[in-house]
Amino acid sequence: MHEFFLPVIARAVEAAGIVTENPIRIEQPADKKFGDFSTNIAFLAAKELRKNPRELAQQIIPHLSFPPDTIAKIEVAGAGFINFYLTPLFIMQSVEQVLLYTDRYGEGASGKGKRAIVEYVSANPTGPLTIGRGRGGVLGDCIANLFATQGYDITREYYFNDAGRQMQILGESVKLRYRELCGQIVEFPATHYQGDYIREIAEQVFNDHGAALAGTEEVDLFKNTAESIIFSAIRATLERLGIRHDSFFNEHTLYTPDETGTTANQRVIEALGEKEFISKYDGATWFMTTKLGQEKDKVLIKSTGEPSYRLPDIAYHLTKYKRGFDVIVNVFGADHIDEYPDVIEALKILGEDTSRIRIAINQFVTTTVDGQSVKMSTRKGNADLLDDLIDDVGADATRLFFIMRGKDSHLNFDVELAKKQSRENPVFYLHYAHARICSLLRLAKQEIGFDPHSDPDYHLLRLLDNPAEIQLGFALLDYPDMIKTSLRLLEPQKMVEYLHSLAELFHRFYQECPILKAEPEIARARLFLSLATRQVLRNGFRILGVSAPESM
RNA sequence: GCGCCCGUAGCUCAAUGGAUAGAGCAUCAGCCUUCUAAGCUGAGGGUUACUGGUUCGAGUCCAGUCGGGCGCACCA
Repeated sequence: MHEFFLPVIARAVEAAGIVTENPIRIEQPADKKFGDFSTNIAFLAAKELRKNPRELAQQIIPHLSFPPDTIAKIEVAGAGFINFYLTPLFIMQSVEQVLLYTDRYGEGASGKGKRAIVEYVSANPTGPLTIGRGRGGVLGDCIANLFATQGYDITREYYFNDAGRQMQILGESVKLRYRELCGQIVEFPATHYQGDYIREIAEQVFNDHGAALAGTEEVDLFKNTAESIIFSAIRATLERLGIRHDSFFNEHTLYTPDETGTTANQRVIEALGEKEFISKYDGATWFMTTKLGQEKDKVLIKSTGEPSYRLPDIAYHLTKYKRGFDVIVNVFGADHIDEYPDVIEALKILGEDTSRIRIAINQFVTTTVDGQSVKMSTRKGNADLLDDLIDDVGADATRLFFIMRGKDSHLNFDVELAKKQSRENPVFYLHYAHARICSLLRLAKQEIGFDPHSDPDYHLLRLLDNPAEIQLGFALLDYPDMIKTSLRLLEPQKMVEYLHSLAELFHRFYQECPILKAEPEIARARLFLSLATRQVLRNGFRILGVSAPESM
């Protein structure tokens, strides 16, 4: 709809002789009495030109030229808003688009020919996924889905490191538990991984090798076994939520020399060195962030000779440019908040276009059980596992609860609520609307032989003019703009809210307008409206990754 | 101490700088001889943490204060 209004308004502003730098924006007034759409361009131009906004609005209006039968009324309201009222005919006529485009309704072409990479989850294989990771995983997955709707060629990437110190400690942890199984008495340090899964992996090694490795100092076998078991567990958990990555990027490749004998990490040091942002002191190699106004330089290569995490991070992001991505999205939790500014700075220095990078940071998750807040903790054995949560509330509720709050809000995951098979649970409210429509359409086929495909006389929609019908139809037209808004803000929550309000409008329509009992043409028209609603619900559910049950 | 996020109805949360700050849950009052009542209609409930500032207009932007969360390693 924005695309419908913007050019007309732009032409009218120009025709009225108003020259303004301000972008024209369309908004939907909260209150329908101010119209279906409205623009504040007169305010913006008035400020710039030092004129009266109401007068400017009056000058613009005569030049607004819309196709016939689309706009019922245009008026100046308040101090200078221009409000537009659509005709019911235009709204219901537009709903036909939903039925024509079906699964592709809402898609756009702004990403056509562009490649986007969304990096999310990216947990190192040191343990099972926690609930906190789940939020980022679902957020990233939905964001990737949103990009895909606009025609982007999308790559979902998982970045991991199986060579660092944490992995070494993981191997050690398994080795110690293995030795316990061999009957040795071992001291298990607090710095090691405490979780029960370590014991399970040790048992696996013990089953395979017996006590033959009891004396070895080697940790690789323990580490590799652990990595393989943990990674497949992580992937299985993600799979349960419908999260599948296209690409797993191993940080280790950045440490591997290419044909010229240099590593990606080394090339970063060289390139930053050429820009005079590298300094060596205290036995380490530093990124001179003090030259950028920061308090301290940042270590890129430790005095041990190992790179710190920042160096491969920079090298990794350079690969995203080298691989030709037009849009680079990183999704991570609030604990990584300090990580990206240095990477961005380095990329800037190296001449990359950092405006291509979008960062989505999600705040932490607490779970509430019996009204008691339980704080998540990591690296201890007591971290809440994502798998347990999915067991408890199911994949749909897990996904929806993770994204039904803004990503900047601390999420309070009410486990009891998510489990409830009742009205308080928003998952059920959405599902119910869909199932109700399915049930209605089944009955329509049975009772009056309704088959939308054999006789697609969608134009019957134009017979509808009840306020409940018009409001529902209007909401359906809003869907494409809603996708764009969610994408622009990297915020799937907008979509959840939209679908909730759509479900609400449908229920009201269903309550107020008899469908099968109406006269035949009206009945068909209302069934088409229901069909269109189901289509938009489905399309939205697909973006959010929740199921669309046919019955409940 | 420094950086980022948050503070809105009893609870959980919305509100691209716009018009009378909205939903859900909870509470109260109605609606099933009629297509799924897992639904709908209505009511009550607010000094948007606080103090200033910016402007036609501030929950939103800026400064400061208070409160909560997360970071601030030659860990990732």
